[in-house]
Amino acid sequence: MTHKAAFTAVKTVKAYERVVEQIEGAISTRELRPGDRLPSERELMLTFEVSRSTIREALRVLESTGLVRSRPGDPRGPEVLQASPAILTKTVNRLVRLETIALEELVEFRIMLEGAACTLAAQHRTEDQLQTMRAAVDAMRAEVKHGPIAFSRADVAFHVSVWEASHNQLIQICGEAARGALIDMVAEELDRAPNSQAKMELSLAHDREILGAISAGDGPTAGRLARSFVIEYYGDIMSLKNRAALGAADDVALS
Amino acid sequence: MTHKAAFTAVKTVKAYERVVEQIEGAISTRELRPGDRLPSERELMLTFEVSRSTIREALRVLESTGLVRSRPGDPRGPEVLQASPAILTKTVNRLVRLETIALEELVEFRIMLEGAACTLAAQHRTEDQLQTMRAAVDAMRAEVKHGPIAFSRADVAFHVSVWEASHNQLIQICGEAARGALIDMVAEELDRAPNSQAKMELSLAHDREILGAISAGDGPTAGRLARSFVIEYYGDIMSLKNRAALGAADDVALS
DNA sequence: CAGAGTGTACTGGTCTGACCATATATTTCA
DNA sequence: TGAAATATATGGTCAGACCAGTACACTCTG
Repeated sequence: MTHKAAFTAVKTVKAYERVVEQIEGAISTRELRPGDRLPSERELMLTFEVSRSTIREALRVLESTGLVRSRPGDPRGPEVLQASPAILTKTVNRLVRLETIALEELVEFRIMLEGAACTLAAQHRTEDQLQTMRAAVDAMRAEVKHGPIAFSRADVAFHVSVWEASHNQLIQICGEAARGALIDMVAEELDRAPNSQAKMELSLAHDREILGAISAGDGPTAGRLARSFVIEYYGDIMSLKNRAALGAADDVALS
Repeated sequence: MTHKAAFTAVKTVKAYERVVEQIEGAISTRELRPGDRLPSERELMLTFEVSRSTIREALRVLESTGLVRSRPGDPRGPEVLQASPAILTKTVNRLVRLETIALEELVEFRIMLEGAACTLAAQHRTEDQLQTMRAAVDAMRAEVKHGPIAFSRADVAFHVSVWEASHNQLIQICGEAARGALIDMVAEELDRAPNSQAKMELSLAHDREILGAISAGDGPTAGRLARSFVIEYYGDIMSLKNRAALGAADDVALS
């Protein structure tokens, strides 16, 4: 070797990727803001000096990441969108469903998220959100007489209001994904042993307890209650071994 | 109106979207598994009866979501990929950068995941995994003298081994995503105040403590230690207000 | 002058067909 | 048997074309 220049690995960068990078960069530096319009595809191919196919492929990946939206016929060009966690939801959902995940892992994940959400909700909830949660619990009580399906819908609404009150979108998104996947996995078990009157009353009482702790601003208690209730709820349909492990974890192990 | 047929909203579905749906569906039903090869673009245009541009646009969005990868010249066709947290990291990253998700949310998320991972690792670790973790800590000690970059690489390796020992893929994936996004966000702050010798020694001591608790099977302690160390680590670069809130949460609130 | 209807120019979606560099598989050769 | 040359199909890119639809300006009408 006659020189010591610091060579670096070379990777072929595809044309459409460089287009994506530039537009994505302009968006992340606020050069392009939500509501702004991109030039039309035919203009873009002139400024980037590539063919329209390349421009289109770039726009497709930008669109799939939720950064822009193209509508046919709109003379104003593709629109720059407001960033939204919706795309994250989709990704997390796919991940949860795609990965081969044991039921117990999913339950652990859910326990952890539910606990954290309740803890944070106790710390961060606003008065308005407290009202919403109270209303959700009242709705649950009203739905007890309308059967398990209506009741569990109201139950979900309560949990969603708690997640919102946690002011943590990541926990909210992952929590919803975990809940959805979990319900899919245990749907048959739930069908076989649907929520009885007694079970509904129990859930209601539990949620009331949680609400009390959140209302009092007692995060640790809210979290502990939430975890133990989730464990109790899914305990029936998990193997005895897992029941034991998670049960022991109830008050301390997952703290 | 002469009939009451239940009409439903009609949306034009673009051709490439239907291609995406079908391939995505095949992947999510395990009909296509990681490592499998898709037919070549020219074959796909025959089976879907669309043009190659349409196929390519579909492949671009599948590629941008991390489901497949196309390599030029490979006669075996596009490869179906294993789901990875990388895409999650990127998405979270962008959302934080665009201020759709607050940095403190990300830190809270990380705290929760790290704590849960350590707690579960203490319960579920095998002897082999314990060995791996011990080796990782030893490697950290050895890397102290090789500077911050080498050290933090070893630090990451230790955390990865803990995540693996938790036997929970969801926590592992989300943990990696959160860590990756967080590091990207605070990279500049870290550059400004790189890990000093003292800081490295401190991290090493912390990880040793955690390893001790995991080794002893003491989940609660492992979790509590992990949470407080993460808080300590990121406390400097967070606002005072958040520091206070999370600091108070240290031993109890996030439990 | 205001509002309803009409045109029209340009947009995005799709298609066809072509060229290139490259990764793999096959064949050839030593 | 092993290495080198070749063949082949692949993905990346390009050019040019057509169509259905939207937004906007322009009518025409009252």
